[in-house]
Amino acid sequence: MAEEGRRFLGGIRTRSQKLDSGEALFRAGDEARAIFHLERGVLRLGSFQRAQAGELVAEDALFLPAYPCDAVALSPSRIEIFPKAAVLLHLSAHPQINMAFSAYLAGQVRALRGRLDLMRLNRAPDRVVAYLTQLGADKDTIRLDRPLVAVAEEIGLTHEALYRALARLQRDNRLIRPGRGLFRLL
Amino acid sequence: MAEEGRRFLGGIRTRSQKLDSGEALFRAGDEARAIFHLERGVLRLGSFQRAQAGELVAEDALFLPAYPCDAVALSPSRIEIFPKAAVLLHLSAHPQINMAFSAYLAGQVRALRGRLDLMRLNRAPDRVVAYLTQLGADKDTIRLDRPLVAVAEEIGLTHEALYRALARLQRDNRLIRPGRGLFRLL
DNA sequence: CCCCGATTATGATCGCGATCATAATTCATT
DNA sequence: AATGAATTATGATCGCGATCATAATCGGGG
Repeated sequence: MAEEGRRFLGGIRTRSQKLDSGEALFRAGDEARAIFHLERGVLRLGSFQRAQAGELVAEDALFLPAYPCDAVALSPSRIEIFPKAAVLLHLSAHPQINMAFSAYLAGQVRALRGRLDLMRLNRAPDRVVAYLTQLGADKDTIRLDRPLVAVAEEIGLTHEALYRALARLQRDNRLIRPGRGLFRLL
Repeated sequence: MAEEGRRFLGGIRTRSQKLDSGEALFRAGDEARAIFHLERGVLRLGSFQRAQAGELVAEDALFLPAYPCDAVALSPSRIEIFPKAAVLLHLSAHPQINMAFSAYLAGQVRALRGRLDLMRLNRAPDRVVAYLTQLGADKDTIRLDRPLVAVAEEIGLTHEALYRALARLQRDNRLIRPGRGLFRLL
């Protein structure tokens, strides 16, 4: 969902780092000196939050003195390190980039609110329809690049429940699957 | 969750408007000319998103030409109107306010991610503990000002399920309720 | 081409949250 | 103080998603 965050940080000198599974990127209370772009892998933030590959990690630490929670790799991961001071300097020196950063964050807020409301739907078919609607918007046919197991994880269902929901939606003539990874709502 | 958004918009001339239940604030595709602060009531955004009193509404429309979805009042509501041009001018004229706006949005993202991960917990007691942990952080005793029915709604449970989860947590000696609206995790 | 893991299923059972019913307590309003 | 609404419960039943088991198909690497 947050794959685009990195482009606002274009001109900044970075270095990369690898994390083994279980290794900590930072701990709660550590002085916040950098934000991160998760290139590969999965992190656990705090006790149950998770960050996926492609996401910007700890962007709120830009505005905090210390990291508010632990960040631990759940799988072998690679991160790009953006020193906080450089990022803040970069943003304040370039108002239009700061504005773009705000725009990025506003988009994140919007997407997350949508995802949150999705999770309030208890019945699996409803949730699937809402998810496809969010993705598809106006388009009639929706293409999913990710495997369905990943989608299931994303919307808080087991993959079994997702398969069954898709099967049921097709039985009820509410969904057509024209091909692999293709979905059309009716 | 978003009660603080308004303070970044201090110096801007606004007007207020009342909405009857069912009345539209804007429709998808309408030119985005303003963002809003929901003072009272509840709005429905799109097909299932909801905005609560105190939230900033359509802040992402600052960076979009048109509103991406409908906004309809679900109950009699009052909104404060912030003209988009004035807000953008205000932000670009005051870099430190733009930075504060980014900080606000980053905090929103963080809170929403936390809430989202909360919703992945299927068992009600787990979700309740996670919710209290999020609120309480370090404090030992957590005070909830809202009624429990509102909390239940917030975390995607029925109030019955919430009451039962609280009762069970107390039975299992994982929670103490020292008084009305007070909770202490063990 | 073959093999093996990942993906895509489907079936059976179980647990738990949703739902409906009922009631005690608290709170607001007159 | 009285009264009605909202809040805080608790019980019974039901439906559906989670879990565990099993299998077909796809896809990539040797």
